[in-house]
Amino acid sequence: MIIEQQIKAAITEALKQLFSLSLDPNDVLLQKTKKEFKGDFTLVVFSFSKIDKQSPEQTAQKIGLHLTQHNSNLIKSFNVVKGFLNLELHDAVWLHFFCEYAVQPQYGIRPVIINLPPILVEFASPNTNKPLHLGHIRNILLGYSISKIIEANGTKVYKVSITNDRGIHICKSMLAYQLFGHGESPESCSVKGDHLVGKYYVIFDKKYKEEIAELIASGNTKEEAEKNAPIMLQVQEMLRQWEAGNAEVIALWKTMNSWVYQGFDETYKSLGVSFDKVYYESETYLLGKQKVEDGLQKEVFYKKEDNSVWVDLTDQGLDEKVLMRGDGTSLYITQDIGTSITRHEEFNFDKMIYVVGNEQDYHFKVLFKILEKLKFSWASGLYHCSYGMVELPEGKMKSREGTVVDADDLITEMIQNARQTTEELGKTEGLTEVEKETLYHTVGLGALKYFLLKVDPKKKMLFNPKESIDFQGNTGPFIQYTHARIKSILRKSENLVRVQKELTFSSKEKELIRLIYDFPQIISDAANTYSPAIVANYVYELAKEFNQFYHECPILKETDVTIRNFRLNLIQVVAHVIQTSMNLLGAQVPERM
RNA sequence: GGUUCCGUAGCUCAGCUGGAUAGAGCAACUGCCUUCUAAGCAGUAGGUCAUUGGUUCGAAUCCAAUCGGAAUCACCA
Repeated sequence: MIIEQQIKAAITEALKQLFSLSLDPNDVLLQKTKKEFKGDFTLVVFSFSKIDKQSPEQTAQKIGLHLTQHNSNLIKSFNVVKGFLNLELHDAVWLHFFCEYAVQPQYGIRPVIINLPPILVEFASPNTNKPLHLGHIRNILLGYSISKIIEANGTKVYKVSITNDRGIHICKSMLAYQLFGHGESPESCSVKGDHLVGKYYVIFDKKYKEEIAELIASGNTKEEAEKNAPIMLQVQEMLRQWEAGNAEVIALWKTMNSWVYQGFDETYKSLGVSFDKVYYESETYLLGKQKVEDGLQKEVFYKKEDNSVWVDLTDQGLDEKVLMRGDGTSLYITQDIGTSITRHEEFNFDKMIYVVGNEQDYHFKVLFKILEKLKFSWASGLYHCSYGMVELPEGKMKSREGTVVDADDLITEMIQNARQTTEELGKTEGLTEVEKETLYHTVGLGALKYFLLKVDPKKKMLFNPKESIDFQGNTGPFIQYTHARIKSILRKSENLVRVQKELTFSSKEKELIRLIYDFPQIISDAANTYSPAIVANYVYELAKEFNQFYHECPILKETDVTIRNFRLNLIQVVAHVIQTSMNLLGAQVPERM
């Protein structure tokens, strides 16, 4: 940023003097010079050559000459290829940047401005009737990483989640447990709580299907069978009992939910994520209903003959949407209205970002329009961060059909793979048992997190369970390994001395500094586009560049003390940027591996 | 059917606010460990950027149409 601003200012001045063109320096389009060409930054001059009424080459020559003459302390030389003016800076310019900015302990991270309203990021948002799967992992890692990135960009973030802990789907597990559970518990059968509850959700579905088949066999139509299956009638009755506050049902609900929460907490812990506040649908849905009633009073909404409440969004290019059933019970969207209002009251946020899959694009469009219609000024600060589904080779994951990749299983497998690879490579020497376990966890989870975060969130992604996630190439462990390599060198080196002397760079050193220079911009781009993938691709690039440098340039063996000292300083900054980037992805980096 | 999103190497993905010869990784093949960690580095091979047209000095990138795929349009969540 710093360097580009200087160049842009110089270019603006040159354009003014040469062509009497007054331009805001921020409007100057300056790009990094591609590797194949000589130079640091490139100005594309086609648009100026039109004003100049000369060929692009001639115009570029003219600007280049002017720039070098008037900014000899900044620009060393220039060259022209077609309409591209490549500017080469003095090494001293880069060295100055390095010594003044890059070596700072908080390089790239903007301090959080405390007085500004915060941003809320909602993610995870599970149902309490089944364990988490790979889709949730993508959601959770995205949400967590986006939170970190936004905060690194200078705004306070609160991570929040909504737990969908009520409704007919929750009752299904409860009923099946009541009927077939024989009082077993996570402790009695040594099963993680969320998996135990999930088991009964599956049992319900199986039983339900059996009953439907029986009813159809005895002459009912499919619709009749689905409606009148005894277990379905029972579960509907249970939901009514729940809403009526039946003590026995509530007690069972609380017990089973607490099992699930324990299970979720374990999974969150393995993933290394946490929340500032968790909301429960059972606590917010009533407020939602109340707000719908309010909207009805204000005639923002209307009632149909059957008493159901609707909103008309046809003027917005959307449809009519039902907000409350005829019997006064609430729907998914009712709860979301209530939750958003509660959150604004509590946090007075400036923006709230919902990290939710793209299958709910329509839902959020509708939700935001409704809140606008209710005249909440903060509604304009709501944003749906819509991400693509994780698909398996055979298509979408479906809980009921058992085609899901279980979160806990996958985490365990990743750690196991990390263990196996580490042992095969013989890298466990000198580590205590605890250090080994920590390393396997760091590497396994690093691979998983990087794998899921390196792709553009908006795009759907493919996961093939038969192919394990790589530890080589463009992967988390590759980046972690690069970090460990640097740390190993630094451990063996003498104490670092601040770089003072002037020196000239090798091309690899220069390339590393240029990449380090990009870091703050990367964070700000990632924050503005809600895309951890930008950080992931950047840190891969940096690690790759370091490894090339490592093979070309000796560090500890460099005999020139000035150069050795500079290289040590350089790789320390590289290690720090790698660590900071990986932390923004929610991943750790080991000291050795 | 309406709306939205997607289509880049055998596979998984970058690049997309228009810029130079379209990049990585995996898989395949070839080299490099008595030298700072080979989870690495160097190299070979692999492309009609879905198709057609338009805008432009310049299009993978913008626009239109077509083909192919996905999501959604529930008194489910």
